[in-house]
Amino acid sequence: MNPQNEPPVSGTDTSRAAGTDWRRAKRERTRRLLQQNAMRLFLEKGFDATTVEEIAAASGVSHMTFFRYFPTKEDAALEDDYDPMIADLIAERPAEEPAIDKIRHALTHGLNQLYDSERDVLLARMRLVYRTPALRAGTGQRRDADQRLLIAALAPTAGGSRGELHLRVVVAAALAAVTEAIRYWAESNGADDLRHLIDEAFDALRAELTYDEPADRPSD
Amino acid sequence: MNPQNEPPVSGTDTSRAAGTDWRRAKRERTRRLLQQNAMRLFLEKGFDATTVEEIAAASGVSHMTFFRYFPTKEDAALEDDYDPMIADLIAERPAEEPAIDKIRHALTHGLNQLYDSERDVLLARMRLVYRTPALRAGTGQRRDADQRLLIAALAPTAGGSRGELHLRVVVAAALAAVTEAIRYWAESNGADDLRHLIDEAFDALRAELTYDEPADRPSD
DNA sequence: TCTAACATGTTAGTGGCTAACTCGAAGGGA
DNA sequence: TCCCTTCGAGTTAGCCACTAACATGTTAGA
Repeated sequence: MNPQNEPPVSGTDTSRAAGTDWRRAKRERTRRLLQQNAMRLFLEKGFDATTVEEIAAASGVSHMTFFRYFPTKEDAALEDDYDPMIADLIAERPAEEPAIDKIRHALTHGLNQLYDSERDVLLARMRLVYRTPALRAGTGQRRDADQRLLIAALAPTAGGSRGELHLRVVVAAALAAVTEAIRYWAESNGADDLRHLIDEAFDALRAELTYDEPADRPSD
Repeated sequence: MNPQNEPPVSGTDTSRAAGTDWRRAKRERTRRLLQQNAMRLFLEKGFDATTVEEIAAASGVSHMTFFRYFPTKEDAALEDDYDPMIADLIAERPAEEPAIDKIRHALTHGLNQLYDSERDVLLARMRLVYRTPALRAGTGQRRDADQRLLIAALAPTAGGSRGELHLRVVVAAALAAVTEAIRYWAESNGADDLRHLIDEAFDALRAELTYDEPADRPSD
């Protein structure tokens, strides 16, 4: 019936996993299929106008199967797999580097590796997110998860001396800078290079806080 | 039937609004009633376990009326009226003060005026928010609104010289600091003074970014 | 071949939220 | 005083995200 469901009759072709976990391979295939169809429909008709039933039907499964792969409809538009990469990149930074620079350089580094291949799809997704209120709300939850991830990655080297609140604030501010850069990028339809905007965002933060106040800011 | 629906028969008692807008007074009364019942039920039974029907019934109206006052169930738990006050306080700061200090001092100032009277209700609300995923998501939208408000309040004095992105980043970072302070406060069940935590959060941000150490920015 | 594990489907809900329509009361002018 | 507009609120019906309970077929391993 469904041509992809056959067990590994010949076994040796593209399956990088032997024996027991061709199931996992199929799961991943189904997951990708659902996500691709979801994104395609979201971009075609808008997020709200697309029902889970449609996504499931386009993927040849029932809507229950969709929810077994994605806890909410939002997740099908928001999930990505960058997180472990970022954690690794943070661990590679020199231990004595300030936390905010660790984050900055790790992100810049990771983005450099992805930019050529994923710029367009990332831009399309972000434009969708920023034009869809329901997805904007979802990004909040993801930011919480990212924050926890970064805190966990930074805690071993930066944790002791400064307090918990300190670390949380720094991570949250760094994420805020990145988020604003991405949003700016999406709103200007990718006109600038995202990496440059992220640099600008972090520079802005530093400039604002190292500005030693007195004087007068000459108004334009 | 409903004792509050009578027209102003005697007119002169508590109604501070004359003539045509006793309707507005009634609207506000209904709104407050709904919000109070909502908060009470949320705290008693949890946000998810409380249905809009229950809130409406407890307030003596139909669920449609609830949605005429609050666009979503989340809004009944999240709405407050601090925003205009913050905008005013920002406008009162000296024009040459850096944006982030404007925000910091305006917030500290405003909080000082509310702290004695509203600390407990604010704490209860925040504890509810941080234990309810659906409400956490809602805070993202509110933060967007707050960010826009602050940008609008700051743009006249800080707008021209630096870029739009700069201002957005600074405001987002400041809101991140405040948010982390509030969350920390709620998680520790109000053990510390919130105003002190907010000061600590802003200090952490400044300390992290004024930490000089040029060193090497490793390229690759 | 028997059985446990597992992916998927079916069905029947709950509940947030919306739309179309109606009702009734307030208010203003004739 | 009567009419007529306005507006808050109710009723009803429905859509859709999401869940729970149960059934079914298929693979994995003994």
